[in-house]
Amino acid sequence: MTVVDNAVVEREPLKHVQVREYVRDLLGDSTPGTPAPSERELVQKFGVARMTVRQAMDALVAEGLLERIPGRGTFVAKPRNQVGRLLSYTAEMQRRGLLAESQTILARREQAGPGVARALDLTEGDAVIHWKRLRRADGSPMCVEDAYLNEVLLPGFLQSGMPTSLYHSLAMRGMRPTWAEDSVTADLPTHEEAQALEIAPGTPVLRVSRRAVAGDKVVEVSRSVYRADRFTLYVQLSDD
Amino acid sequence: MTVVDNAVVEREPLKHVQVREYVRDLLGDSTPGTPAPSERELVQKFGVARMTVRQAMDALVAEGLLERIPGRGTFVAKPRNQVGRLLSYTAEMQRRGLLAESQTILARREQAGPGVARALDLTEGDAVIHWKRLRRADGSPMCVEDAYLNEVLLPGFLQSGMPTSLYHSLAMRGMRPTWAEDSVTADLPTHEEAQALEIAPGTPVLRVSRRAVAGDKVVEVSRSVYRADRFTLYVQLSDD
DNA sequence: TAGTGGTCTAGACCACGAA
DNA sequence: TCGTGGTCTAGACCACTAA
Repeated sequence: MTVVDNAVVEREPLKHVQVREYVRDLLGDSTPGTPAPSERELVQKFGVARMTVRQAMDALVAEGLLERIPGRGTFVAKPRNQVGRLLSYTAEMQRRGLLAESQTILARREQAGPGVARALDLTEGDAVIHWKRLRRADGSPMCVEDAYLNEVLLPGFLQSGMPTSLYHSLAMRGMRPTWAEDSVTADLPTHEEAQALEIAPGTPVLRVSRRAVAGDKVVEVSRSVYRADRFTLYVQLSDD
Repeated sequence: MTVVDNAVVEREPLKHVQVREYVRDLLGDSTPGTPAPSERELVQKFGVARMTVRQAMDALVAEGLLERIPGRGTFVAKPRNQVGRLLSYTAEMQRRGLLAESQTILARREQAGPGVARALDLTEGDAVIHWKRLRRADGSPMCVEDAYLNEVLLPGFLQSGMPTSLYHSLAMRGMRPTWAEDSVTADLPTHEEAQALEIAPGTPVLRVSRRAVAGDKVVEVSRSVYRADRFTLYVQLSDD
C-alpha cells in the first residue's frame, strides 16, 4: 500500500489560514510587546470579513504567540515559562547553564524482554536498542541513563546515530518525541550507580522513568538515576 | 483600602456565556460520546446567531469538554490523561485510590520572614498564615507539609478554613490556584521528619517545594516531604 | 474623538457522514 | 437526501484606551 502518484490538488489555503500565517511570519521573531496589525487593517489588506480575521488571530492567541488588550490592540506575548516542556538532556542542561557530555557504557541490539516489550508496545523478542550512558554536566557525573529504543522505528540507528544527542538523532528520523510521561521517586543508589556517579553509598538519588512518544509510537523508554545533590526537577502544573 | 460597598451591578450574562454554561450544565457529567445539541438547535433555543453559538462551543472544545466531528456532530470528549494537573493532596490521593487524612501540627498567624515574603510577593513583616500538617494516606503517614498562605488574600481563614481541604477553602474564597510550580529533589529526612513519617533515618524522601498562583496572586508556598517508598510523582511533558 | 478589541446578527455555501 | 460542523460575509453597537 504505497502512495504512487497521489495527484496533489493545489488548493488555495483557507482565508483564515492565509491571514494567520501572514501574521505569524510578520511577527515570528519579534520582541514581546510588538504590536500586531489591527484586525481592521487585516480586513482591508486581505479583503476579508472581520470574523475571518478574528478566527486567524484567535488561533495565534490560543497558541500563545499573541495577546489581546481591549482598547489598545494586539501584541506579541511574552513567551510563557516553559518549565515542564519536553527537553533532551543536552537542552535541559543548557537551560541550566551547564555543559552536557555523555559517555556510552553500553550500546547494542537486544531482544526485548517482557517488561521492555510491554513498555515499547512490542512483542517479546522483538529487536530493541539498549543504550546506557553516563551523563555529565560541567565535567562531573550527573546521571546514569539506561534507555531502550524501538529498533523497528530506527533502522541503522546503532551505526549512524551514536555520536550525537539521542533526541537530535530521533528528530532527524522524524521520530522526535512529542510527548512523554515521567515518574519520579527518591531512592538509594546501587553500589555500581554510586561508583559511576561518584557519590557515597547512602546518598539519596532521584530515579526518573520515562516513556517517550512520537505521534502514536513509543520510541523510547528509559530509567535514569540522578545525583540529587546536583539535580532538582522543575514541574509546572496547571488547572485546565 | 477595604472594599466598602462595591455596588454590584446585576448584569445579564453575555449570550455566548449563557449558551456555554447551558451546554456545560447539560453535559456536565455525561459519558464520553454523548451528543451535544447541534449548533442549529441551540440557535433556535436561544434565538441567537450561529456565530454566537460557535463561540460558546469553541470555548468548551478548547477546554476539552467537547469534541467536534465534522459531518456527525459535537460530542462529549474522552477526558484526556490528566497526569500533571494541579490537584489538591486530597484529590491526588483519591486519584490513587487512597483515603487522605490530615492532622494539623501547627496553625497560626505569623509575620513573613524574608524568604517567605519574597516567595509570596509580600514585604517582610506582612501577615501570613503558617500551616503545618502531617498528611496520611490509608491511615499511614505519607508526607509532612509546611505551608505559608498570603493572609491578605484570605481574611478570617484561620477561624473558618481549617477543617476542610486547603484547596477547597481557597476555592470558596475565589482563590483556587490555577497554576503552580513544583521543584522536586531527593534527600534524607531530618530526625523529626523521620519520626513523623515513621521511617528509619537514612531512608530517602522526596522534597517538593510548591508555589501556587491564583490569577496573578501567589496564594501559597509550601515545602512537603514525602515518603519515597509510598509516593511516586507522575509528570507529563509535551513538546509544544 | 478616533481607534481598538468584544460581541452579535442573519444570512450563505461547502464537504462530509449517515440513512 | 438531509443534517452536521467548517468557513465566510458585511455589516452593527459596545466599552475601553489614548491622544
